[in-house]
Amino acid sequence: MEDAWSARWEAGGTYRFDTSAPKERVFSIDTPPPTVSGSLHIGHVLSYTHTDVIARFQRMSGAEVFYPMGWDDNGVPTERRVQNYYGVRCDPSIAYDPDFTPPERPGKSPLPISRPNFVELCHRLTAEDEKVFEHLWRYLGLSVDWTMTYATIDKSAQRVSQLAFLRLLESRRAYRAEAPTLWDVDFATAVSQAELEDREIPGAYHRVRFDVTHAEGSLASGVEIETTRPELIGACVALVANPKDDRYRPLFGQTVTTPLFRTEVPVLAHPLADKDKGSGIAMVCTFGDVTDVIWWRDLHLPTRTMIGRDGRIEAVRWGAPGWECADPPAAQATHDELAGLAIKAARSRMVDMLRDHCHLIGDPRPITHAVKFFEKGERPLEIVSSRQWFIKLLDLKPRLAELGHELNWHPQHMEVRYQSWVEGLASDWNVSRQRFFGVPFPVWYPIDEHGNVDHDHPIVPGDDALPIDPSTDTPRGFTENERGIPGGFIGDPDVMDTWATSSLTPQIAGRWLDQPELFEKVFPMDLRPQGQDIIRTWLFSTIARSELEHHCLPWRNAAISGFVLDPDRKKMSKSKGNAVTPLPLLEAHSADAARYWAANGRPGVDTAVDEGQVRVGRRLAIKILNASRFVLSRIADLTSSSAGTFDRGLSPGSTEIPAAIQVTEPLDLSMLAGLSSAVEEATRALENYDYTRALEGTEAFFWSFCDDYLELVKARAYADITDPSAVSARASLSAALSIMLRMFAPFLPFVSEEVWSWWQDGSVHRSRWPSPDEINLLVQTSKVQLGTQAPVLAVASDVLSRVRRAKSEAKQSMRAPVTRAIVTASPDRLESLARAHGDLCAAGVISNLETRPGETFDVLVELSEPG
RNA sequence: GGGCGCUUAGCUCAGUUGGCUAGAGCAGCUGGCUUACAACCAGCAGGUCGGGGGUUCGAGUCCCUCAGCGCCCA
Repeated sequence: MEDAWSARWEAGGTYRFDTSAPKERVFSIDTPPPTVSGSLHIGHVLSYTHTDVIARFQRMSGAEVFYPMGWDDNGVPTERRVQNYYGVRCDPSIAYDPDFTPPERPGKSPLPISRPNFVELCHRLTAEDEKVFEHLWRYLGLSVDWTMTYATIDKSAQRVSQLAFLRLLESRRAYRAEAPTLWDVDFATAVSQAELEDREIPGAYHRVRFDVTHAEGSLASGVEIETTRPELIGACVALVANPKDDRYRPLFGQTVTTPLFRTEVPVLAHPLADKDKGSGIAMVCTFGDVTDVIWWRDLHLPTRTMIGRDGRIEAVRWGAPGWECADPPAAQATHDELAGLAIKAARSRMVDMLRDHCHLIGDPRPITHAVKFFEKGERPLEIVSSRQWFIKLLDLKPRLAELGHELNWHPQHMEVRYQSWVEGLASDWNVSRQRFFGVPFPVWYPIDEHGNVDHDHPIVPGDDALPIDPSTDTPRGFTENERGIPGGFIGDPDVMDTWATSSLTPQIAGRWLDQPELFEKVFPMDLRPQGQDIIRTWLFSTIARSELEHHCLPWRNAAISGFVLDPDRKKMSKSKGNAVTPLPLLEAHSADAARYWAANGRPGVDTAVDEGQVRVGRRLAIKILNASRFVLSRIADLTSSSAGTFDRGLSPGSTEIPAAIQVTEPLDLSMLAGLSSAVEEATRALENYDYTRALEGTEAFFWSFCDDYLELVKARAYADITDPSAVSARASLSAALSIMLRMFAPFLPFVSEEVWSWWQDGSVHRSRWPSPDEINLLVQTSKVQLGTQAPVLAVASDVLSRVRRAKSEAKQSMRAPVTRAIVTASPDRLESLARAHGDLCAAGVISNLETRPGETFDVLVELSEPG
């Protein structure tokens, strides 16, 4: 069923966005582009189904839905996958080989290849991965317009990213600066604040004594600090203590001398120094952690960096400017012991040397402390000084907070995550990455006649030349053979952070540059659906970019989905090996069944994979097929044209119900009254993005429709069409089926379309979402207030249920005749019951139904003797 | 350390501004081939609403407090 209907929807353009629709009717969705090189997992089914339900509801409600699909393929995950898959490694110094073919299988050591060859492999592999994702999306029945697909690395996305960047450069929002940079030594790239995570790891406090340079009077001759990073003593530029700390107050303004290196550094006061941490006085190094950066900046300290980008201690010349000390040869000798060593080795060598020179007090004291990691990394981040591109954001914090407040969050409480992130912003956004598969910065730098690169006067291309790759394209006024030589130019080697590109998905998907008239229609978008884990990255950066470029929110609503948990309610992840692959589950139980499970996961709530729920969904779908088959067999003698009038969305002209089709029976009116409330409730819920409530209400109504109404109406449904009560039954069944199919359509698109196709023209997914008006129109000829009939079905069902219980307890068939039933109930209820007398007797096979007014509801059932 | 969310039947969860005897599905148990459906139907049973305190005529719901779980931020 999935493949057949997917093909028909595609052929029929069912979900095609109509670009001629007026802006007021457009509902636009900023779809999360999945990382195609990541694994498919069941979480995708969960969150993408949620969005699709909303999209389908909006489409049926008359909106023209802009629902594109994107692929996020640039960045580290793809590079890693290509490296492992083909067994290659990118080496930018190698020249392009046009005849390159990757090895059949990865060799023992990675094969170095040129950057263009590497990028080609990235494209080749992501193209394969995209197919797998697209197949799943189509199988799942996402109502995406597949003509509106984009990839975050495609030419159009590059053009958007590069132009947006150039505009920021022009307005001085983007700047390039030599600054302390969070650095992952394994990935060999800068990392932004948003990509950090804290991890508790073991470390040790080393108590180290510094000498006071000019000890006099009552001042102690030495001061002891505690540090977890003794290997950085050479990079120490100051000691800091809290200004309120009386122990160290006398030292403020004095200088101390670092052990072994004998460098004179000041003792300063800063409120961030914690009296209770270690000895209460800390060593400031350039740079050991992010607090060092703050101290360095606030206290205007000099820079003495000694960790290289490879994570090893760099060689330095002690005694040279910036490296002054009391005894340069001795300092040099100490440093030479460390130079070239990796952090851990350097640390233990340093500890030995400190101990040898009696600067280490006691043994290192093991502790566990929080250390910053790149979220994808395996070793603690280092902070190196390097030249990077930044986007200035810190001055926008109040405005960004305000925008977050203007956004409608679903659920609302997710906003605090955004706000606390904005409040905590401590640095501008570092957007450059020293990687290969990403959008290049569209700038070159001139090289002066001495061969020095002039970073302060970048050369930029014209807007119409974009996208460009500065490593292969030549700036205007230069020729390619001037690349890299004095008097020539050099391209910026970096690529943009993946979030720097994906923060522009509204502009990319909406074709900001290629189709400005389309963009005008879809932007700002209506909905951003996304995971809670990327609020501080994707959601935040998209708002920031929209503010910088358009000075408004990029969307009106953000729907934040929860995590998917494994059946034991543990968070699902590849590394734990508990990830569930979606396709087999879908194939086993049907896409509708999987969607049913997904739609039962409420907005923002973590949801466990529950095969039982999937099976319930399958049962519901089958029930819909069966009940529809029954209804259609009963209404066959209504003319097909009359039946069609129940869907006014398909034939907008038919605002009148043919006189021949009249709903007159109280039971039918009562069922329609219930249906009317169900429609109202589902509509309200879906308008508020509460798809789960809408599904629950629809499902509950449908189930009681099957259990009670269908049984009660059966006799009249089989009666001859010449009887008005039989017409009433058929008209009601027909209307109810039409409406319920449309209510299920956003959730179970395949089964509802299948049934729809048996008796209606066109797609149910382009039909009109039902409204109470539709039901009012149907019953208006009966001249009865629907509300007054509401209790009839409820009372009849209650009595029928008691009759069934009696039969069940007597272990008799439901067809067993009831010789006499006596109902005790309030006069009101008895009055309602009287109006369903015939239906109830027929359904319960009751030959004699008596009623008695009374306080408490009761039904006395007399069965004939079995046998 | 600060914040957000959760805690209701064996399991998964509803329960709206406080208001009928706290609901549903699944699992369980007992029956039934009934002219849409045995891939089904009917019925039954199952709860001290995490603990404690308070407000109220009335608290699963509001307030305080404690505990456990999950997440976010530092």
